[in-house]
Amino acid sequence: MGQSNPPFMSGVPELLLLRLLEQQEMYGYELVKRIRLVTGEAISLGEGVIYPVLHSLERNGALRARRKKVDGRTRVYYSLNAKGRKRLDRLQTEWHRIQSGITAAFEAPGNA
Amino acid sequence: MGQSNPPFMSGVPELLLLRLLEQQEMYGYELVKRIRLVTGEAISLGEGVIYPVLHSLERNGALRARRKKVDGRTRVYYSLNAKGRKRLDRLQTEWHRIQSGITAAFEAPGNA
DNA sequence: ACTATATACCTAGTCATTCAAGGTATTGCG
DNA sequence: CGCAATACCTTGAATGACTAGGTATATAGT
Repeated sequence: MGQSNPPFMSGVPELLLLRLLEQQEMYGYELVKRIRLVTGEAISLGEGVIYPVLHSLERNGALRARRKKVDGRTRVYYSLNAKGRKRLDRLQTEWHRIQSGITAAFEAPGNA
Repeated sequence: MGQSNPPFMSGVPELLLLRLLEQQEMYGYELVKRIRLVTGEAISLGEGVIYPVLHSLERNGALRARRKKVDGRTRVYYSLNAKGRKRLDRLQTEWHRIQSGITAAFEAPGNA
């Protein structure tokens, strides 16, 4: 039967990831903690969310992965490439649309 | 095993419904079209989303349902009661938390 | 009279996203 | 040595949202 479009509010984890990686390259475990920090605990995405998204973005060619060894620990650093930057743009626009849509709903008077 | 918390971004359809019903009583089919209208097409929830949410909110005691006959057509009008108003408050607060969390992430400088 | 469109309700089945909960391995601390 | 933190990962279940149907009445066109 019909396949589903992605749920209308999904892609926020992706948005957050891409946004942070746009600023500087980071590794997965770092992103998990950084998201909690940056959002003031409002959003807390576990490793079970972050890693799969990271992998799918890499497979998709939006991210570049680089293994680095630091203090005997292996980290996988991710950074945006052109495709990722485009994807970030698209998701950001979409987010604004949704956000202002909801805001509008909350400011709607008796309506027309 | 562990039961899951609801996904962190869910409850937006509910939020929209409750908000609109707070302003005036409406029926399902109306809500479908009203949401599209009010959000400027940004959000479009089908009947397959609206009706189940409406039913679950009613079962939960957040909404009151009233059958009315208009022009030979039967409509089910829903309105908020005390429990629904409380639920609206909670969802609204939660939404603001998430929204400003994401905004914060986008204004985060090089970070701390 | 027939047909199509709009209104108005509803549900079943499928899919994607998210979640909790594990598993592996290394480092550093008490 | 044991425990917590770091750092990677995956599996399986729960949940929500989507498509796609189905029923029935009214209205407008042909």
